[in-house]
Amino acid sequence: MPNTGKTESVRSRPPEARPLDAFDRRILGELAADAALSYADLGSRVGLSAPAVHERVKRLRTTGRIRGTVALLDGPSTGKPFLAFVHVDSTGWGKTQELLDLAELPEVEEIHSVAGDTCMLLKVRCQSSRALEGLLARLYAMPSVKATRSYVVLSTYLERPPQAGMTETLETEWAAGEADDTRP
Amino acid sequence: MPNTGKTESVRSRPPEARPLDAFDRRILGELAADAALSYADLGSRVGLSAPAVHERVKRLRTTGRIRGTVALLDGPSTGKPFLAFVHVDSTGWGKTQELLDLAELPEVEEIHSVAGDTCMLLKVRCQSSRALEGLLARLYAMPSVKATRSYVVLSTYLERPPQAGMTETLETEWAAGEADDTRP
DNA sequence: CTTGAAAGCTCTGTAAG
DNA sequence: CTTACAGAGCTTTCAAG
Repeated sequence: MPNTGKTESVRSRPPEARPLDAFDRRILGELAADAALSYADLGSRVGLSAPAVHERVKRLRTTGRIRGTVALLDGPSTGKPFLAFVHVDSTGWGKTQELLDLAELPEVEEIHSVAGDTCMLLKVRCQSSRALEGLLARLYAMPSVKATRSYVVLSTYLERPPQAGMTETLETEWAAGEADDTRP
Repeated sequence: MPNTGKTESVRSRPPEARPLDAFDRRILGELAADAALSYADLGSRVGLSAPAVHERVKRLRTTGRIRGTVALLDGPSTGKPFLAFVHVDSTGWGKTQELLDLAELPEVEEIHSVAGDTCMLLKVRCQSSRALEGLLARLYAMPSVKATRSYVVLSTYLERPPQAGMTETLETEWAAGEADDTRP
């Protein structure tokens, strides 16, 4: 996790999006799994030298492919054992700004607009059901909010950041099983 | 993001869960926002010396509070622009093992069991709608799966890892506004 | 892209207050 | 907890092939 050296003046917006090759994808995959890797180790894993891999990682950062490196916190043990997904139905379509203001709350981790029988989808991690109640109160205070449906998480079996990789499991699987797909 | 020094043989399971104080919380908050911080910088931010903060971070790692440090990848630009939440209704309650096997797929990022009008909630990020089709096909191949509802994400306005911090915004807010809560 | 080498910063541990 | 010192390691950069 720690930093080293002195070149750390990156963190910009994507200047141009050049296509990434196989090396870049492998680098992204390794770094997405563990960012606390030395460039020497990373290079040996992807089959490149340390200077080369360093150059690529620097470019991946400046081009925005890598948005940052963060520490993964264990939710339950850090005082926020209460996880919930909240579906929000709202009237009108322009009053979403109010919802976006919820991003200020540290308890709100995700805000998406979705297609389906609801408009917005929120992911909230907080300390207690009382905090969720507070969020709902804030939601219903918005005139455009018509209804909400909350899905309180009972158990989390898997939760991980986006997996980078060349493994297109689902697409290939589906294509392969298309011929002999027999549903019981 | 690179590593340094030599002490990197951590990554165990929580031996004991000691309560974390204000310093620990501030450290977790900083590291959750940016894990590529030097211990010197981190110490100055939380008001501790470098050796002290290093000792605390090491303890937070071994106790499982910090599960790891990963690179945040920009989903859309890394070839997986298709994000969806899938609700799964299943009959019976013991056949969830089949669903847990989905964790093998890199496209599946989250698996929760929830309370509400559905049993399981999946978060899936893949390359195309075809890949989502593949997942649904695999779901419906399970005898216990009764129905699914998919919520395809149109726009993501916020998506970030768990925020550690002392800011209990929602609870305090709700408690404060309880007296003069007037809904329009 | 590679190897090799020099320089710099950080980490890591030890010691003492 | 703090400051201070010293050893080790990795990064970072430059050179040349």
